[in-house]
Amino acid sequence: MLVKDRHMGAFEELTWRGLVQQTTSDNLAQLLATPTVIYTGFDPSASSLHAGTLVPLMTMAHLRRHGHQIIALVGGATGMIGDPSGKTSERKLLDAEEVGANTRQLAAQLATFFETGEGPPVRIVDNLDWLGKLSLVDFLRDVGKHFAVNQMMQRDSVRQRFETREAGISYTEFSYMLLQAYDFVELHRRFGCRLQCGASDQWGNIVSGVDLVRRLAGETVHGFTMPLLTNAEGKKYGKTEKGALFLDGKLTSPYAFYQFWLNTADADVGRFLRWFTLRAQPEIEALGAGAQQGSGDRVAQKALAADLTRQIHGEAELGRVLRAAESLFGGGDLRAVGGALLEEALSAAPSITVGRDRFEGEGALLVDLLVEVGACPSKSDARRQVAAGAIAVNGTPLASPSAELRLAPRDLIDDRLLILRRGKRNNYVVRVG
RNA sequence: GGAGGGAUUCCCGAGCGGUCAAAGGGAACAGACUGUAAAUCUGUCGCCACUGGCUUCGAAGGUUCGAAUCCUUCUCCCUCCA
Repeated sequence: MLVKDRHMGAFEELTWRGLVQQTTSDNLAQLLATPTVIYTGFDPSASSLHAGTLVPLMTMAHLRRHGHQIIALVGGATGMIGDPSGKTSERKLLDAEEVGANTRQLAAQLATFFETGEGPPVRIVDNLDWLGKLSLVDFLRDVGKHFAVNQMMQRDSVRQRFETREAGISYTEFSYMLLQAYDFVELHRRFGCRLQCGASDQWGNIVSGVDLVRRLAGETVHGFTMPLLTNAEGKKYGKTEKGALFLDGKLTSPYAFYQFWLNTADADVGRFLRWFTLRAQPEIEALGAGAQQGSGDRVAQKALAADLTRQIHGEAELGRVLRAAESLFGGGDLRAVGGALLEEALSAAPSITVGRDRFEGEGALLVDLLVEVGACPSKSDARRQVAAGAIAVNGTPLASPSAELRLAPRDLIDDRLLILRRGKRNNYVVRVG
């Protein structure tokens, strides 16, 4: 029934969305015409999913809507080994505790992500459940025997490391692809999984898995890869000043998350709408066309940011984020907005708490506050920024930019809050306590 | 083992006794324009008690009224010949 009301087949839709890079078969459309068990893996090298993992996440969401059974695998075991794919040097091993903690957090995140949405329930598995129990001797006999070292060395991920002498590759990482290949075998055996997908650097691992299933189970299964998250310049995307854009609201605030996608370049927004939203083709094409023509209203970016924020952080959080953006970018005096909403809107902004006495007497020197709150690296810089008119106090640009400006109690919002802004969108909060 | 070349402010890279906090480019930040975009233009870009002062040019000494610039030693890099 889910399939019936789509005018596109699952594979056709993924192709249109630009989520298919390489496939192990030309017949994926046929495979995906009937409900299929599909898996993709997530590496617990960090405690949270991030922007890059939105590509596989949303691909799964799209497939699920077509009625496919999704398995999201967390690499509790493989995370202990380290995937050499796409890495130019040996990774330092995370300790078991850290991998374990990350694995639990990712599993919880995945569960939340797939809690809502159309389609069959999603199964979340940890490959430590089976890889952890394997005996080395059995593994080498049953799995290792099917891998020719000659072939393994041809794989991109490994070859690169052989060619660069300094980097090298340890036996541990060299073995990685066997483990991932074995995952496919296990998921095929347990759940009848017939399709694996992953980011484009996973191609070698996926092919190994397809191969191994054929050898061990005598069945033909398939795989495909998705593009990496890059911007129009082909650069790896999803970095904020503070590092990766995480899906965990504690690591990247919902506000920062929304703002990140809102600032998507016109050249990228059409592609991201196709990847990351469930909107239908005509709508996406209309939005993308608007952005291409430079319509200026950024409807496309707003739609993208809203859909993603809702998907990851929920409707309520999206509402807060929108109100925050409105109050901060609406212009005008922030005193009118009121302290409560501002505190909420700026919950992720850098902040400090200073004593009330600072404002008494001759007042607190603006330049000092700018440095203390982290808006400027030094007082010299703070003076320059003030002189350049880059600093706004409580949303109002300084009437007479003077580096000697002092702030008195009457400048405080609700008698307890001061909002400093550098440039257009860097906000800092000074609380008086 | 021998012979040379180099190490400059976030990066690249000029400077080679005073006019050097140090050209130029990139990055970054801000202003204008705009759409909280891109491009473009403009400005800033060591620190502070900021019309002045202080600390920087691999490290430590030295020469000199004065050194990023000259000398000595040390550390590290690179090239060529063995």
